[in-house]
Amino acid sequence: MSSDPRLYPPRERTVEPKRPVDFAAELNEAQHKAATHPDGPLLIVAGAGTGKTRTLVYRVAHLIERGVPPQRILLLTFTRRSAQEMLARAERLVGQTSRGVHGGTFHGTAHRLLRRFGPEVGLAADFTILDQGDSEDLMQISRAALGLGDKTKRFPKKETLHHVYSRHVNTDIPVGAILRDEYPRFVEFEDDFARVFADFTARKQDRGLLDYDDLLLYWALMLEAVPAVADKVAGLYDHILVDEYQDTNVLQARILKGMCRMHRNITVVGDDAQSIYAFRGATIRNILDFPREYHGAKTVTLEENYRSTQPILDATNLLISRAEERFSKDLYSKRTGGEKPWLVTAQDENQQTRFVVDRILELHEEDIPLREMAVLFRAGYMSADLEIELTARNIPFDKWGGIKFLEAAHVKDVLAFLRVLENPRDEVSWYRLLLLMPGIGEVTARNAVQSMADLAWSHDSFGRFTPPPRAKEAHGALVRLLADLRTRSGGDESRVAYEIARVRAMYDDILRERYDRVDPRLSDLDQLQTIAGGYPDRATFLSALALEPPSSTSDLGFGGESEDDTLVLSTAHSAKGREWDAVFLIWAVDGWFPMARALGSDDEIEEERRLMYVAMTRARNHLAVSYPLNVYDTRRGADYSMDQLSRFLDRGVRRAFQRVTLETPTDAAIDPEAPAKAPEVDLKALLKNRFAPPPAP
DNA sequence: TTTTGAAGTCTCTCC
DNA sequence: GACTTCAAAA
Repeated sequence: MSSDPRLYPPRERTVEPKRPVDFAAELNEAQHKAATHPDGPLLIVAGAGTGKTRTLVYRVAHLIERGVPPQRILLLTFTRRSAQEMLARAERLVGQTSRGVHGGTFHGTAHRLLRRFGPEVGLAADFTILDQGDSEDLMQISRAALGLGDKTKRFPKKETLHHVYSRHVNTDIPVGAILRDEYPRFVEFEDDFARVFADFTARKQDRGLLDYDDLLLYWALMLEAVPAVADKVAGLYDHILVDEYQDTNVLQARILKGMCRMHRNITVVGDDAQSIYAFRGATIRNILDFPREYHGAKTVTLEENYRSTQPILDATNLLISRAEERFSKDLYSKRTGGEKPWLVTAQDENQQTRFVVDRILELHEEDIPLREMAVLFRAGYMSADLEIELTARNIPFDKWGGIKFLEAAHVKDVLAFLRVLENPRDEVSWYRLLLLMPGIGEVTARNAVQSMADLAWSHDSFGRFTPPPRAKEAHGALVRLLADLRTRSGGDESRVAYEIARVRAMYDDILRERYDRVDPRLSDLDQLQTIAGGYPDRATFLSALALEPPSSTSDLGFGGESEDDTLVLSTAHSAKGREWDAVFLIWAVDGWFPMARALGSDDEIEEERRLMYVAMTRARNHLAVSYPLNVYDTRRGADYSMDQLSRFLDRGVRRAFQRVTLETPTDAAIDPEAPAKAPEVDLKALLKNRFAPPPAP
């Protein structure tokens, strides 16, 4: 390992030089130590709000100032959003040079490297990416091909198969052990699991398909199995920085090991108290064992919190103090003012909603912009009532996390057309596509796919398939459409948008036939077309959709003029790494947060606790946690039931809160016989909206 | 073999 | 309440 800064020639200052960064003055002592750490492994243990991002940004700046060429720095983050944000901040420090820094998610980076080096390790050049749903569908195809489809009713369904497979790949835990641990009832099928997985794997290779796990897996394999390629890939970067290290898994740790084989210049930042992705294989061990894994690693701990007021920290410190095994940190703040966070008891969901909206407007009156406020919850569907109310009261909001859009059947349908054009061996998409066609069912679809495979997926192989009479028309139309799109160029603006338009000429009728709620679905497709217009070509578009799904409803680009001042609604997971002046955490009900299905093991409960910790530590000045006492629960026979406050807010933790109990609900809410309350109408809003475009769905 | 309608199944987090 | 699976009809 070399720590000689002269390794790199002095940087050419082609860009207007910024002021030299005064690292000592702009960072506290611990941050400074981390940012200016010389070469070699570095672990930054950074509590919530301690300036983790800031430190990482300054470290990037420092490396560049030291003369490391920006393009030889790799910054791995958890979301695309945080990569962009960090690079933008780095640019403000050291100027445009920082644009050369490579930043992105593990999966995004893997994709980029595999497009470049994949062929050298035997990967198809035109590979396409399967999202989770696609992988599950392919798993189903494998299962059926092995005759495990219907013979045994008890055989696990495709989601379970995929989950086990994915866990195995990401954690290196043997399949048998996973089954014993998570699915004891399926232990007897261990051999069948292995057979399905073998077929699944072979099928993907054959068809040029990569799922999310494969992206990481092939990256690791390039580094571990093919020395010549490994040298090239690892040789691309001299410094690797990893954000949110607590949420990486064993496979990602292997990748990092391989990427650092020549220099060991690795910086990882994380907070074990915020580890919330065990469900997808992340292990807290990566961060706990980092000092052992990388001998001589320097550890820096950031403990001063700059985000939250002390009363909020008191509450969150108490909350997390109940957790086991962690790097001990005591977060403190010099922001001693501020009031205790609120713990709000609402009588029912509706009252909780009204409280949140009223309080938001109140804070807004106090000059807190909407974009400085967020409402957080455990799962996407929990904001439904709130969304209705916000829409009714004309408060603009963005919802993060619920990536329903790309998972919607009709969107996947349209994409399937594009995907078979892109990769004619994409069995999953062919299958989906064929089943859409009138007169073609499972058997015909399987035959068609088989016959195409027999003809080595040549372009005319679908045309040469002889369909049964009733499917003749649909077959012919599809053959013509695909052939046409393959050969002819057309469309003025975007090629992809044009292709979607052509596909829709055929598909929209099918949609009307097969689905209800046609209008919103059609407008989804309009949006898809708009998004497509922004991409240069089909391959880029499809990969981007899989790797960087639009993360909020506003990213979908409807309407045009997006509101500047917009409230954020977000799942606790998607809120990670962000902060707001005021944060509302709703549905702090046991069984909702923690979710009932996460109560299976202590580990899962602990993860839920950390998740709540993440949610509450997003707040700078105002924090309100609310829960409704009575929940209208359809599962328990359409009746109101009394609910309990989340177990994480025990007696001790509650002492850090001030209690707010809302008055009893209106009679209408209790008595079904009572006449419905007249809807509250916001005349001003109505007038304002009179000529405005219709609100987003 | 495909289609259709009805019963049945779960509900999450995300690249 | 939305989507899948199952059984019966075309």
